[in-house]
Amino acid sequence: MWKTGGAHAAEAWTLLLELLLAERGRLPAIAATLRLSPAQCHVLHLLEPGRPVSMRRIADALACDASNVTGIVDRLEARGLLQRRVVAHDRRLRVIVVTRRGAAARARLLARLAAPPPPIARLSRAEQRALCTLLRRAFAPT
Amino acid sequence: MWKTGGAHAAEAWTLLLELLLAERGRLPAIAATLRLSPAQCHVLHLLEPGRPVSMRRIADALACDASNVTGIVDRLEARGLLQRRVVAHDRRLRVIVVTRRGAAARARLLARLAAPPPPIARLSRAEQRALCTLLRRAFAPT
DNA sequence: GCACATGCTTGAGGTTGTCAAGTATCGGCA
DNA sequence: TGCCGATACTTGACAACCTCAAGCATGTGC
Repeated sequence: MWKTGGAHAAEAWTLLLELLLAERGRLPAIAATLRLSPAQCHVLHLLEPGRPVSMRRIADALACDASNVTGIVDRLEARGLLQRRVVAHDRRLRVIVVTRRGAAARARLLARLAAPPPPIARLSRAEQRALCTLLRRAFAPT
Repeated sequence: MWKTGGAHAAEAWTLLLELLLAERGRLPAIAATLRLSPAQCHVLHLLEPGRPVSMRRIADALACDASNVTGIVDRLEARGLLQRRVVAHDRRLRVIVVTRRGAAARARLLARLAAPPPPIARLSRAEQRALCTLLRRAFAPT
């Protein structure tokens, strides 16, 4: 006990893990309503409209092999949700951009993901605000 | 805005989702050190030693089809980490219990999962304690 | 006893994930 | 200039996960 982050850090993270595992089924379920797979949703989530991203960066974000991204992008491109493009300064790169249809699908996806699960929704308004503040601090660069 | 849980609930959940997606690679990585897959880890996580669980309940917890559980349990059983058993009162059921080896693997798994990711570890001790309190409240039955 | 529901398994088919190998391009260096 | 190693992506082989439909064994209600 009382190691790196202290016992409270470990307990907080463990509770968050429980939340994650309990909500594990939500992403596939939401994905299914959009006829997407979880991985495809993750890629779409990354692709802010108008902000091209290389496949290398996508593979890093998904924490998986680059060869994997090829297939996922293949299927999304076949459905007209995104496009591969080449950039002049480095012809090895394939840069990915969402199409208009892709952006619409992404917006629907984000809207459905935003609905908080019961444990969060159950908190009082003040507690929710406190949780927000804490999480913003956790992500702040310092 | 200001719908079901309030705007703060949605923002808090969105921040948590970011954390989840960012930490998405951790479970596979930890799983790999134990030569397990993420789904196998999830099953092991459920199986408190001495507490048999039916495959039906496992499928519900994983939010997936029952036929899926058959394969996952097959592989874990083949490695001696758990056992199928039948119970007298309902011979349709297959009840799963971890073996001694399975319990040891589970303990290692839980220990590695407990290490909090950077955003949580970065919080001050007081903030971590506050986060803990909030999350405990979120999971409390009311 | 019969119809129906439930728990599990099997098989087909698609997606995700790994690894190894191959192609194209870039950058540095003689 | 020309070569060499690194980098970005693709392809192919294979394992795991996941869903659906079908089938078998067992329980439950009429």
